[in-house]
Amino acid sequence: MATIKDVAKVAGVSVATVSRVINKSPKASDSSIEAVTHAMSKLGYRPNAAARALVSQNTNTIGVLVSDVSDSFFGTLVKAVDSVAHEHGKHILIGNGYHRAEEERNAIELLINNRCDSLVIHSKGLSDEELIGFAKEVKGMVLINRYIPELAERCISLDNYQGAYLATEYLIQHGHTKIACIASTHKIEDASQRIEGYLAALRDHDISLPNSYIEYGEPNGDGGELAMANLLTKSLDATGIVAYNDYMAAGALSVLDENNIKVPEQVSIMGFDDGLIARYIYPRLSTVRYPIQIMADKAARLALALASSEHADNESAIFAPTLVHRNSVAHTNKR
Amino acid sequence: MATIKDVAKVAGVSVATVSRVINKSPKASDSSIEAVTHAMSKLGYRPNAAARALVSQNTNTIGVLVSDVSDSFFGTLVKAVDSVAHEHGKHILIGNGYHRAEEERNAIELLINNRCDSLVIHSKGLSDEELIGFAKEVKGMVLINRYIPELAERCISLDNYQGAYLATEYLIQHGHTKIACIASTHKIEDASQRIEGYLAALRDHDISLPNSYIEYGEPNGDGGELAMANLLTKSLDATGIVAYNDYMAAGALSVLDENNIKVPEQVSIMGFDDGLIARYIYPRLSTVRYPIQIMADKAARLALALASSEHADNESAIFAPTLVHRNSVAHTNKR
DNA sequence: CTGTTAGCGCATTCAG
DNA sequence: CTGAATGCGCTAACAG
Repeated sequence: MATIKDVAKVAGVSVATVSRVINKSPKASDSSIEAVTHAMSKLGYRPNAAARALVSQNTNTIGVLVSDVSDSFFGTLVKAVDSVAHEHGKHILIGNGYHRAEEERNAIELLINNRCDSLVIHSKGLSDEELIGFAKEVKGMVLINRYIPELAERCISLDNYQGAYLATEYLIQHGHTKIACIASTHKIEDASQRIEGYLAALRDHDISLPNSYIEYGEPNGDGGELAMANLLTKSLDATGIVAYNDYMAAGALSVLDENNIKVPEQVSIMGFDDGLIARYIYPRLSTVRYPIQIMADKAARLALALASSEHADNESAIFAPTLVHRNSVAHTNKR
Repeated sequence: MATIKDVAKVAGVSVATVSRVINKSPKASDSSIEAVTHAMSKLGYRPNAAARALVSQNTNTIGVLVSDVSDSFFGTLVKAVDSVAHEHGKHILIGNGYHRAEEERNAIELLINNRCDSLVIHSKGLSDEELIGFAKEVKGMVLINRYIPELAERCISLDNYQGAYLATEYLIQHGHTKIACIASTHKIEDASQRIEGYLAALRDHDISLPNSYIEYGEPNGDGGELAMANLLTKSLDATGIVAYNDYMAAGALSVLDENNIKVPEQVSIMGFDDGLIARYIYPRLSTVRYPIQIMADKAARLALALASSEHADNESAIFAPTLVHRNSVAHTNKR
């Protein structure tokens, strides 16, 4: 592969001049610009990104860590960061953590080794301490979808508690009192916070329900099916269900369907995330909107600002979820 | 940020020794290993990836170009490539083309500038010529979801014609004769090939239909809605529909629902791709499976083999789509 | 087993 | 406006 030297030779100038025209330096004569341009295309010259990064101490790269790019939630996140990067003439480097601490650590280290200017990190596997360590190392690192008090101004998170509270209250407002909760078995704050929100809404409306109204499963379709089946087995007579996320709601829906239980006529159900599938499920799923795109955009800008040591005052770090009304919730006639 | 020199100084050894322990060279004494390891962690040393790449002329990176990571189809593709990369101790660099030629070109150039060993390219915007040019430049480049005769052994593609043929024939086998086609307006081979497949199946079964049975739209939910509405307007009395992809099918479904037309009782519909939403749509969508994961896996391995100049005989470059039976197709009672 | 040294490809002084 | 020279951080001979 041709190097800058080859180009210089062919163009009959020095490497310095070639470098100048590559970087559009104003001090380059038209004649040399032409000679160099011609030589470059003749040789099929490609500036070596590694060499440039090495000498300029700057990669123009934003690093992003997600759990799994193939999940559309993260796809949306990545795209939002990419947009911001693009806007700033930068590009992104993506790391996948696959929900495993070890992988997350490796991915973050990869991003750091590649000298990303800024980092947008979605980590659920690493401890607060470890993350704080990384944050100390990289000024431009921000956490998304996680809140660590010590890193408060570098966290962009969602009020999960509030989201579950809203969903539950929405059901209550539709006359439901026997409201089950399909929760996630994952040991992350989101899971517990959403349960807290559910319980708080119940409490605030003087509804008291036994623990058996909470059923756990993996946060995906299968987990939702299993949880719903278990709920049915207990014959709790629940008329409303608050699911951990849309996938679990979808799973629950299919079990309900198999059992000839009509939604929303007999049972109402709320999802969480307002992901892609929410609008395709039948009935169209009423859910809680997780504004991941806006959050990712904000995170990327914050990371950039932090990296360039601007004073980035991050005010609204904790985003508020909102209700999305569709067709899976109706007034109950039972009492 | 600490460099290898700093580590050497602190550990009281030479940079060569530090390099040896970093790269786990066998010729390094236990004592120096310990000293260096200690110094590294004390300084929080991070090997500079750019410097390594520069000197070793190797980035251990597979470049991937997709249209849009946030689309789960591409998410699946990327994940498959990432798995292969991981398996080989490599990682991936992702470029987004967003369906625009200019962006695709920039992204590929970025990947080349970053000296990716291998490239898995999904391009619909660039001309054959341009792609051939890039291929000449990069030995380890393979195209996915596209077939260019001159690059035959470096293309991993799907037989779109066959897919549409199967879908159409499937409907015919269910007694349908008035079969409409919801096609894509995008000017890519997939679009025309699928129409060809549809027409061929009709022809082979002695069914002749006017052109008005083909309606075009953007290949997404909205496009599907529009196309379906147009089809209805023409009162063609079609009992079967072959859609360009699952999203268009979903859009069509919602229009059908709005018009109180039951699927599959009154109208049967086939999707294409078997993407995430296919199993969530109501009724669950019968569709054509696009084995993108397997194809991407194959593409990544081929790219790797090509890059290391192994003789990679790529036999089954053109993959065959298969039918996925779900609930959106039924026998027709109309004749 | 270890240290010295020469580049990898490029941007950037500093003289001219 | 241009060229020669220096070094970014690291690996890989090479000589000890």
